[in-house]
Amino acid sequence: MVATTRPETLFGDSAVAVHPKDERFNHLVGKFVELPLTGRRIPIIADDYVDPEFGSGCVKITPAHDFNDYEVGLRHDLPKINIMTDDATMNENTPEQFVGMPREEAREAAVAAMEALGLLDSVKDHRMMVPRGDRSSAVVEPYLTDQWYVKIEPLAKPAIEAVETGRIKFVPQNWDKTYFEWMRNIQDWCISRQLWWGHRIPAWYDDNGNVYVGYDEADVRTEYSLDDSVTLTQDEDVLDTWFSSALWPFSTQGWPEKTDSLNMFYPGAVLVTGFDIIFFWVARMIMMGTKFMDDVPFHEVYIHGLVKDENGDKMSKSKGNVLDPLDLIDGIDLESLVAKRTSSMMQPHLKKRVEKSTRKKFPDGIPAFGTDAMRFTFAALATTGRDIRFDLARVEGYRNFCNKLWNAARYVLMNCEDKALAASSEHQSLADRWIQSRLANVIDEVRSSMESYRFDLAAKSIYEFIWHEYCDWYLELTKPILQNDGNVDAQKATRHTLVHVLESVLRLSHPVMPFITAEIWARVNTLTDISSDESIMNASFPASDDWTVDACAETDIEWVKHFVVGIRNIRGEMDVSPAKPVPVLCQDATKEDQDRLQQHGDLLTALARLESITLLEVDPPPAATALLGTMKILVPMAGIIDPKAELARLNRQIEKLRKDLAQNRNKLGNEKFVKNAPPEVVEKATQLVAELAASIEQLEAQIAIVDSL
RNA sequence: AGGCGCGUAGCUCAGUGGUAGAGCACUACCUUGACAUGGUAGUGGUCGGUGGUUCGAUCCCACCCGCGCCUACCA
Repeated sequence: MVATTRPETLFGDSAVAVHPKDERFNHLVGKFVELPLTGRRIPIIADDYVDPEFGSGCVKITPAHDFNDYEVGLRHDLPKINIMTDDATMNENTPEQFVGMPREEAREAAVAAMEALGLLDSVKDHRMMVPRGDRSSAVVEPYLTDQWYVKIEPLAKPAIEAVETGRIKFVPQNWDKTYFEWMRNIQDWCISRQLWWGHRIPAWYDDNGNVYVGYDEADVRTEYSLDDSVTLTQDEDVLDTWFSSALWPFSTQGWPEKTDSLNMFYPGAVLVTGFDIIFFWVARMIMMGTKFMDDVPFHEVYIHGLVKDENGDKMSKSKGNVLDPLDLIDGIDLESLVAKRTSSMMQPHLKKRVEKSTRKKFPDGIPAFGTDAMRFTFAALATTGRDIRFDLARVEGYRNFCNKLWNAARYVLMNCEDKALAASSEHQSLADRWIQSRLANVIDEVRSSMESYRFDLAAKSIYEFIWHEYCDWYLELTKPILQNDGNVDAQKATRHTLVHVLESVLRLSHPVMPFITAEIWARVNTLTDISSDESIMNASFPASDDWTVDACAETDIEWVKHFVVGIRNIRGEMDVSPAKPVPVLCQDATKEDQDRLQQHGDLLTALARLESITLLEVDPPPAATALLGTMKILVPMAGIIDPKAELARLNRQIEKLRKDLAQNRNKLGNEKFVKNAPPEVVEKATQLVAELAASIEQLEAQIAIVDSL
């Protein structure tokens, strides 16, 4: 007894197989059974392929119509009996009454015929996956045909070695596993495709079925001395698209001629592609390259993620969830978007659903974000992950960033065009030295991120520097210098720094945001003394060596920032109007604090909007407090601050500090930690405990004062 | 079935063996002379679960749960 999901294939059966160790049946191996309805005798064979636990433990073998059975057939030298025509109807190898039946009909008829003979045991439901054609959804039947194959092993071996030896590197490196997995289990490559377009396979047949391969028919006739009396027909099939594509790295450069451009552009440096293409194209380019050019086609393969929609689904026309980059750049109204998404669908019945989800997701269509914002978004999203979930909110955020850069440039131009700039770095302010130091840092970051293909990190560094250092702090720090009738030398130096840092950061950002940087650079560049190029495209990428790292300036500015943030914090939380200048008292200032107060008082006054700064030598009045190291920054309450609110704020802060303190004390209390941890880590914890304890003490003292009111 | 990968703030994602980060969203206040596509401040997380290694794990290891992709197959 055998089981089958395709009864009609029994006409093509050429054996019944059992497992070699199956004691129920192994005495029958080598004997024959009669195949019903056909009168043929077929052998009982033993093969490991059979799962003795499944069904009856006996499997009918149909080599011409099943992939596994085909393999079994090869092992046992069984005949391959084709029972179907090209149209999947039964052919003359089936009993007369079945010939010409479509396979579905033949299936029912075969079952009925078996039943009539009393040979049907039972019919059971069985769930299984059935392969279907992509476009027609028709069930695909395995069917023997003659097709062309490429013997792959001799090609695969050197291609595997190219990656093993590091002549080709994947980035991220992990993808080499995917490559190896596929290449080491590779099977001969069927290159025949039954399509009406493509490169026809260059094989010709004569009337006797002899095959001739050549460049074209004339070549074949010459090569094989066939005169016009021999009719030649070219193979109907075309080459697999990846076969032609695999030749791309050199065929595009004039190969097989040894052209200059082939010499120059082969091998290439890097191939950029998606991981879904590793098998299709990357592997095949490597195989073809090592075969025909005797060298790898490229040295690095940068694999990026695939853009998915907001639900994490792959974008596809048939699903109607595609976003056209042009629509992000130029914007599109809802009706046009709906029309666009539903027009070229392969499955029209999904139209309504696509329309509905589009109207829901984009009720106002898509606003115009511009090319730079879109490019910046893709750079920022190019992480090492394999999915890129596209999120319009990100594009909007980076559109705003473009706007920020534009406005910063306006400020610089407004302050520097038609005004005197210093020619050198003399008279530079603390802020000037600081921003240049930070610029050196961001240039290093961006360069190393780019070199390792971490475009997300590069974008992040650029964003962080431009917005949160250059705009938030540096531009603000230049205002007190530029806007007061101050030192003319200092103003000239500041303008010099404003312009040159901007010019440099434009070049740094240009690969990601080409248009806005080019536009601004065209004007900013005329103010510099560095470059005379007409286009930013020809300017060199910034080098950090061109800028001075100034650790002192960095710590001084950190101090200034903490001071200012401390005051803003009090303002924000105590509801003090930003417009109201506040007096500030400084208690327990160290010598260094005092020096800095002296030197940078103007900056503090401007940025924190202070009425006055007073060094306190007597007991402080009730005040709101911020800590800067050991120094207390006090804003007297008198009329502007609510004691209750300040108490709540102090308690919140102190609670946080206490938690940290407990954690670190705990650590230091652990002998093993002190013994095993690196000394610098222990040292850091010790220092932290001291600082936290001191801060808590100071805040407690403040609480006591405020509480006593 | 095999291979690869993912799970971190409401959302989209960085990140590190040593006190958890960004953008967006959210809350409060602010049209101050580059910018309201903005500014200032703030809220928000037992880093999927359980064990193990370690002085210490979000990170390393094992197992589990959930999700995804690729390849092969399913008498």
